[in-house]
Amino acid sequence: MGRHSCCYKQKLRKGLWSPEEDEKLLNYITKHGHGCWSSVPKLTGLQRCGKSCRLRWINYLRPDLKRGAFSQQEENLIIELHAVLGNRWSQIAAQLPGRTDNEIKNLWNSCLKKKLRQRGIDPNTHKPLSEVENDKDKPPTADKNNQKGSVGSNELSLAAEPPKLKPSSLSMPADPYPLEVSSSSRINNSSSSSSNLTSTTPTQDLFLDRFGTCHDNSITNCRPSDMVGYFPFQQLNYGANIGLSANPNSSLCFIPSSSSSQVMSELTPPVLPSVTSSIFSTPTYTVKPTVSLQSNNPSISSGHDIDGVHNWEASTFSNNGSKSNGSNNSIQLQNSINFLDSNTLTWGLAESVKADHKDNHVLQGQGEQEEIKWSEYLNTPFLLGNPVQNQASQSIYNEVKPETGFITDESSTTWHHSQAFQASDIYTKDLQRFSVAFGQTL
DNA sequence: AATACGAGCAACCGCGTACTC
DNA sequence: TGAGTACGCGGTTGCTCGTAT
Repeated sequence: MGRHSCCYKQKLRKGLWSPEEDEKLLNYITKHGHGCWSSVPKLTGLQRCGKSCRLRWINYLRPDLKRGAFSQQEENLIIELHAVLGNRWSQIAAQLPGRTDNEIKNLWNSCLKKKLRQRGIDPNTHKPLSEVENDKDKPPTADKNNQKGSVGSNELSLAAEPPKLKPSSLSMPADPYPLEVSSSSRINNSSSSSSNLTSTTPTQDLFLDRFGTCHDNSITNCRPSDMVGYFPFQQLNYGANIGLSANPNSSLCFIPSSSSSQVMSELTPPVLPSVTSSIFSTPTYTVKPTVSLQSNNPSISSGHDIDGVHNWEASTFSNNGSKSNGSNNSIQLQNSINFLDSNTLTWGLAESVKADHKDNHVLQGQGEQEEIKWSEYLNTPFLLGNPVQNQASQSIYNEVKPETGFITDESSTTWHHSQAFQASDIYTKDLQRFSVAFGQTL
């Protein structure tokens, strides 16, 4: 394990960046992209280490950054995501386009923790403080591996915390499911995508692996936040929306990772920390992926409306900037249900991608798009699916993000009902508990 | 007006891991 | 295969600014 070589270099400036430095860095990256960060200081003439340049760009200079205070919706989302992801700030940030992990981390440490405590909620476990106090009295049974040094308390309990998103490290037996989950070919294979995904014992990881997709090699300068879709966890709503009218729409997410195809996606309502494990332990589902994501940036272009809701399509770019076209270069956002907020979807498109791919607006050929069919999924008892499910979901979603376009057309995901009921039962209990705890919005 | 204190934020540090040779 | 390198992440530090005393 090496240390960033630039850390050892002398005569490097530290501390706050001057406007001149900012300008140099901004100009350079705008023109050339950052390329290798370690060479950026030399090329720009900055007396900074590459690491510092990178940080400055990511946290401050990136043009897609959203400025200003966090909205209530954003705060709620952060809390919800934290309940599921723990202190994985980058993954949380990936769900909030325009926000950086650092920003979110700061917000959490300075504000949100406090707010939660004021409401009697333990910010570490997201359980009522009284419950946490009780737990403290019990002998410790928590997985120590889940605790990361002194800050482990910030991590969720084992049950709450999804395992590290490393397919290779799954404790699962060999994947019995037809869908290829290797990082390089998980989704990009059109043939595999055309077949149903069937799972009998998916872990959360497997859910994540199956439904989210951002491939490491597809975009070179791609931060997680560069290619990500929204992931509204209405089910874990700390506000007034708690209820079993779980929004099936909200359960799928995709959190592409920067380097290892870590993919986050959720296929279900049960994202409540304390129930995720149990719920993910058994359900069977079938998915026919068919989702398109579109936006107004080079890789995610705005698409047509369906039923009055904006449709989105995702594009994929290869390393050299060319648009991925089909089977070999993977599809970034396919297989991801889309609940992208059309207004806030200012993907942190990698600068070079932005610069280099003005011509690339739509991804692969239409025929190669994978599709997720969700209607069956929406109609499962687990999700309280029914003909008005879409309506309900939409309304729930609108409460949170009125401007959001969300579609779940042509779905065909199925859960095995008994398992879904089982999960639903657990889910209901936890929702009751959470409803008490979070009776009002923060 | 001066000082103390706390909150918020930007940046740094150290570690883990992917990548390259 | 192992060492070196680069990147990304999360925790921590320290500075700035606003407010209270």
